Amino acid sequence: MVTRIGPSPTGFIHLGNLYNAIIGERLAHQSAGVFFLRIEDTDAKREVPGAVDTILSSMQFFGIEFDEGATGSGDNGNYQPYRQRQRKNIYQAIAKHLVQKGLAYPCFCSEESLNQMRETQQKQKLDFGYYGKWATCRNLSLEQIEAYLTENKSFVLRFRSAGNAKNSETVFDGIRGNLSVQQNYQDFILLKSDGIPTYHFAHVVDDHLMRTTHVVRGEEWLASLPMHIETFDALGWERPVYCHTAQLMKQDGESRRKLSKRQDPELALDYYRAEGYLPAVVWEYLLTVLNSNYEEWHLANPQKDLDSFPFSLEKMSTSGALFDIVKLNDISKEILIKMPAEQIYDELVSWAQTYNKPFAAVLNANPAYAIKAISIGRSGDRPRKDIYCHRQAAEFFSFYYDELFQIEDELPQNVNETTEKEILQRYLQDFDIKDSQEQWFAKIRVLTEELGYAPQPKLYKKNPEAYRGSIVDVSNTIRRAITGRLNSPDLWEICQILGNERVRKRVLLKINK
RNA sequence: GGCGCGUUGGAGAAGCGGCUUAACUCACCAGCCUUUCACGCUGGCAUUCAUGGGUUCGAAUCCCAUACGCGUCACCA
Repeated sequence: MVTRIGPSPTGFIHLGNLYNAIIGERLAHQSAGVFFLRIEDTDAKREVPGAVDTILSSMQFFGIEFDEGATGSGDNGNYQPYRQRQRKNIYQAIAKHLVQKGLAYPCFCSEESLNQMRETQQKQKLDFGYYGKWATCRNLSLEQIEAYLTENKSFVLRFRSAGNAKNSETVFDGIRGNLSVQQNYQDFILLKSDGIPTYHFAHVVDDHLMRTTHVVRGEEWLASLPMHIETFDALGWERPVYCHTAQLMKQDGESRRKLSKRQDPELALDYYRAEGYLPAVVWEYLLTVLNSNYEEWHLANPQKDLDSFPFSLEKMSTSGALFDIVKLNDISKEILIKMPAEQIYDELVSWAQTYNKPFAAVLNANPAYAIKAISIGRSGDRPRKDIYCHRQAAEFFSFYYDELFQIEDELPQNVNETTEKEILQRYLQDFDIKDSQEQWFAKIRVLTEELGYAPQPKLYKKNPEAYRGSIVDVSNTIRRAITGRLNSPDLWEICQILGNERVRKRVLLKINK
């Protein structure tokens, strides 16, 4: 199979781009085919400088590898160039051929007259567009055309459609199966007045010339499919297999809608880089959405690489999936927990260097300390799955550093500020950094009972009247004083890492507050 | 408004006419484990597949209609 992606260099590259890229990449490379990158820059107005680099670096970041196409240093492959504006002559040559065959004609209609036409059509509840009697330039005589041309009037080149709205045909879609498609009857634009093709024409020409076998694109293109197939047929070219993917959606109150650039930061691929998600996480999440049997396969083959999963078009859903960041986070936790602490440290540092400088500084100041801190609770059969992205990890590990430490959570249920002081005073009094974990905890248990708290949560649950609270409240009060939170890895280990002085300082701080 | 696509639990979904008392994963809830929070384990979570008809001995699965959602109708892609 030969597949491709054709992003526009608008500076914004999103999840949908990656989504389709993964499909194309899998399809091509699973079949020992070719996957290439074409830059669809036919709309110069929307082009943003440096956007091609953004596309390249995003795709590279997510491990999408192209066999041919645009690269940072020119184009690479058999069907160059891969940037549409540079292919102007090719489109024009094909267009000329269509004109000669009577399948295309120049149209001199002005923007105003087209707008007027649309208004009338709307009023009369007719189909919009340039067709039938509305296609006023369709039957211009050669003399008229010549006259306009000598006047230097600007024009576009339109396709002369032979289709009829009443006819429809069945087209096979790689994802959706047989589709019933209404025939195209619109004389749509092939070449814009600047001589650059529209998407519709560029797609047909390029994908034919570049030997694309499978066109993977979003379902928003379904509506223009009739134009594309009519163009392929008119040119006598073989149609590719179209694969129209479903859109990623987002729950918005009662209804769901397409992910939107303005409202949903998670649409942008940059978001995942900035948040510090590993590329493999996004890949894997997208794969679960694309082929939901991936999860089962992964469970059955935990040691196998993503690439050996047999991806299939037939397994793809035709309805738009809701984007689920919670699920993505879960996948991320699973991946991160399998990673050695040293590697997490490296990833964290390289992320923090651009996205969280203060954290990078603190990390770099003492790598051994950071790795020890990261390591707590990660070993053994039942490791903690605390972190899912670098941004969150930076927050999670912040209490190990005095310059970042702060109290975040409220006091536990059965503790007020007075009892907090009581607990902490007793804790500090008994605290000895040299205590073993057992000794350390035995002291907490004694303290708990002396202050009228239940030494076991069960006891308190059974008889809440008899106690002020349970050991849960006591240990969480201590935990909060030292880590700022009610949820942390093992407290004793944390104390060992922080050291006697800092533990005492933090506890004292709460006592004297 | 025309045309097209879609509709299985809170989410992703499996299912493709009898093996389904609708799989699996996430979420949620409960219990257990645990000094705590987590992690882990066990169990619960759709008598029902948008609704209404029909075909059939038998339907989530096939057909028709309705409803709802989404997309599209640019010299944007």
